[in-house]
Amino acid sequence: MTDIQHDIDIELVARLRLAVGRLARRLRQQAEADLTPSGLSALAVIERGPLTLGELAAKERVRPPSMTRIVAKLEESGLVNRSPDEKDGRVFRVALTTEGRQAIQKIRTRKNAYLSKKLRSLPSDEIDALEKAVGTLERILEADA
Amino acid sequence: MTDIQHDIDIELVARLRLAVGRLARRLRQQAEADLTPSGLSALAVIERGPLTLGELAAKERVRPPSMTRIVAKLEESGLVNRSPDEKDGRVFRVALTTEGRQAIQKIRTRKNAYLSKKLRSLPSDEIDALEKAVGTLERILEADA
DNA sequence: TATTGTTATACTCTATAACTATA
DNA sequence: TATAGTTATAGAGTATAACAATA
Repeated sequence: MTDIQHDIDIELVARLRLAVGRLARRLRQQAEADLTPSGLSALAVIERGPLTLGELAAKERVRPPSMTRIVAKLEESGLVNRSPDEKDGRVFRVALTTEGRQAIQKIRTRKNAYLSKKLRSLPSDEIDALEKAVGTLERILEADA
Repeated sequence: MTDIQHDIDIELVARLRLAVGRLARRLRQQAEADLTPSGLSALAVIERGPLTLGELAAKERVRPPSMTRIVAKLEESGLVNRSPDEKDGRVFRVALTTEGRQAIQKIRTRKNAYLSKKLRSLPSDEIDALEKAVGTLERILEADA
C-alpha cells in the first residue's frame, strides 16, 4: 500500500465513523418514545424467537435482576408474555404478544420512513454505491459477530 | 418511481438501517471505558470550541443541572476547565485541557484502528463505493442538522 | 424582573447480595 | 448442592423545583 493510499484510507475511516455515528443517533431519535432503549433492544431479541429470562439477560449483557425488571415492564405494557417452561419449573419463557409484534413493526416503519425520505431523491449511481457499501459493511460486521 | 424500484428501495433502507446501527454499536464498544457516554459526548462538543454550560446543555439535550454534574466530573478528571466569562459574571465557559484533547484523540485513534483493520483488505472497487456512499450520507445528514 | 448556573431531591436503570423454588 | 429467577438495596445518571448571583 502506498503512502497516498494510506492517507486516503485514514480519512475515509474517520468520515465513515462520524457518518455512521450521526446517522445511528438520528435513527435512535425516531424510535418509539414510550419504550426505553433496553426494552426496545430486548423486544428485538425476543422477536427472533422465545427465550428464557437467563438467555435474554446473557444476549443483552445485563444481569438477571435487570432483565427481570425489563421484562416485567414489557409484560405490564402487554408487549410480551411470560410462560413457565413445561419441563423445568424454574424457567420462564418470554415471547412477543401480537401487540409487541405490532409495536416493533411500527418503530421499524418509522425509522425506515426517515431513511426512505432521505434516499428517495438520490440519483441512481448514489443508490448503487450505497447498496454496494451496505453489502461491504454487512460482510465486515458478520466477520466478528 | 416504479413498483420494482420502490421495493428495492425499501430493502436497501432496512439493510442500511441495520448495518449502521450495528456498526455504531461496535464502535461505541471501542470507546474509553473510564469515560461515561455523556461525558465523552460532551467532550466531543467542547472540542469544537469553548462553550458556556447552558450552550452545552442545549447541544447535548440535557438539563442544566445534569450538565453541571457532567462538567464537574470532567473537571475533576482534569479533562476540561471552567473559567468565568469576562463580561457576564453569571456565565462559565468550559474548554478542553491538554489532557482532555489527548483523551479524545486516544479514543478516536482506537475507533479508527478498529475500522481501519476491517477496511484494509477490501478491494479498491468496494473502497470506492464506500467513499461515495459516505459522501452521500454526509450530505443527507447535513441537510437536517 | 429575567437569566445563568447550582443545590436539594426524586426517579429510572442497572448492579450485587440474599432469598425462594425447583432440579 | 446447583441453578433459574425474584426481592432488597445501593450506585450511577438525569429530571424538576427551589435557590443564589448577576444582568
